[in-house]
Amino acid sequence: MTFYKEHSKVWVSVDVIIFGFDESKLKILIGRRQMDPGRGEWSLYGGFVGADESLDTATSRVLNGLTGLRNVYMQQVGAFGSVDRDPGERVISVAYYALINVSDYSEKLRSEHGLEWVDINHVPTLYSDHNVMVSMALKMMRQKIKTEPISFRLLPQLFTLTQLQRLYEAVMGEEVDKRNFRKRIKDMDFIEKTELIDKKMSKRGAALYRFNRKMYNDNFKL
Amino acid sequence: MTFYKEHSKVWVSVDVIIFGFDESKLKILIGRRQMDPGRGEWSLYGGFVGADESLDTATSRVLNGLTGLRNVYMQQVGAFGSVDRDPGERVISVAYYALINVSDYSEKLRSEHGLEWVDINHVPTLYSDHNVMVSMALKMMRQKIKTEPISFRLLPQLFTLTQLQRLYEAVMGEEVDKRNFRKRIKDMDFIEKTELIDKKMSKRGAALYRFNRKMYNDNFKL
DNA sequence: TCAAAAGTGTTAGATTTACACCCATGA
DNA sequence: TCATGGGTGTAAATCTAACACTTTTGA
Repeated sequence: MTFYKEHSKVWVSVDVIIFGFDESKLKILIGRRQMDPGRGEWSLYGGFVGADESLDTATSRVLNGLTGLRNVYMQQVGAFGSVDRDPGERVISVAYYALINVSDYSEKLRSEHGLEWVDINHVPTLYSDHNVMVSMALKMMRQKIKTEPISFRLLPQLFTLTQLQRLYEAVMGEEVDKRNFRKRIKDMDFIEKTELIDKKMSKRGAALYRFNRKMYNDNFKL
Repeated sequence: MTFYKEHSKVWVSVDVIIFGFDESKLKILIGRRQMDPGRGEWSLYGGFVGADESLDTATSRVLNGLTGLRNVYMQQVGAFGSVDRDPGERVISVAYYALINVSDYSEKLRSEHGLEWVDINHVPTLYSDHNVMVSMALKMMRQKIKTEPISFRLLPQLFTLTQLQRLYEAVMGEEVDKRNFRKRIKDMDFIEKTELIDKKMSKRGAALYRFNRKMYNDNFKL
């Protein structure tokens, strides 16, 4: 295939914005860069794309190595290709965001990798163009959450309506009216009330809800 | 930089979905592939990303080579990286869409490159994953046109409200009510009526409008 | 004179927003 | 008993959608 040979190859990496939700706050996982250039700077977690893996596969691999989780929800944010975005070599990077349930993620693994959860509203300066990736990811997630039930990726299987509302508010960055919010949820038949009561957050107790994926797929997915 | 060296490099290309609007139809530019593999198949136009150019620069270069135009409106669609998406070698491609005013594009250049305008609703089977790129591009453009004034990239500087409506309908793939549409346009102060009358389309003549970019940037852009 | 496209308002329905009080319980 | 979070409905305002006739003029 001599045609291809005339052109130059580049390194391609993936960088992942891992979102989690905890105590009413939307957070992302970042760590101190372990390698030069930029050693010690805050950075997204990433990895190079191997010759025999797709971009999605590479991202899954990176996520799995980091969290031990599989089938994590993820969406591509876009490709970042400024010539000098990486101070070392020419590297084109494809950003993804991923949503995980914080309690599925072992604290042990987190600290082994030297990762920290930081509030999306207080992300420090990150390596290279990673701050741009983060803000694009957030923008896309906001868009997505309006039309698809992705909240459930960030919550435990059972959750209260208050938790769901706090999550929505954290993603959108604005408060919403409790009654209007609950009215909207009532119209979504794929969010099911269970008989269970959560007593952790209040003395009275709050009904626990669950996302019925099958109902959603059968009746609501377009 | 030994660190990078452990990993493999890949070819990266850009592929462009060039949208144009003509005779009430939204179209894209495609051509017969001139090279193996896939010689003769319908394909998007693209090019490899050079060592010293960003993804945006590469796309601009490709667009300029094809149309002679500069400062063309373009947006990234995303990165496509299946291992076997290109039957020849491993190539990761970043898709962009671009909007051009058909009358700015010389027929001569078009035919020299062997390109054809095809109706977005009748795109033939394209090389590799190009059909997926096209449908993602359309989806993104639909989203964009709702919140940003990109229609003007597809229209001549002066246009009638009927043209603007036909364009909107072609992009959205559905008809809209004429009176409601015109009501909405009236609220957009950056779409200015001129004193000029177009007589090409009707005996009575239709008022020509113009997009006031400065007004938009100053007062409407967020 | 008539065909063809331009232009123009009103009303009903749907959606969205604002808003305040009682309930249950554990400490 | 009281502080805390859970739970509930209504009315006004805004936005969206439906709808039909008159105007101009070149052929």
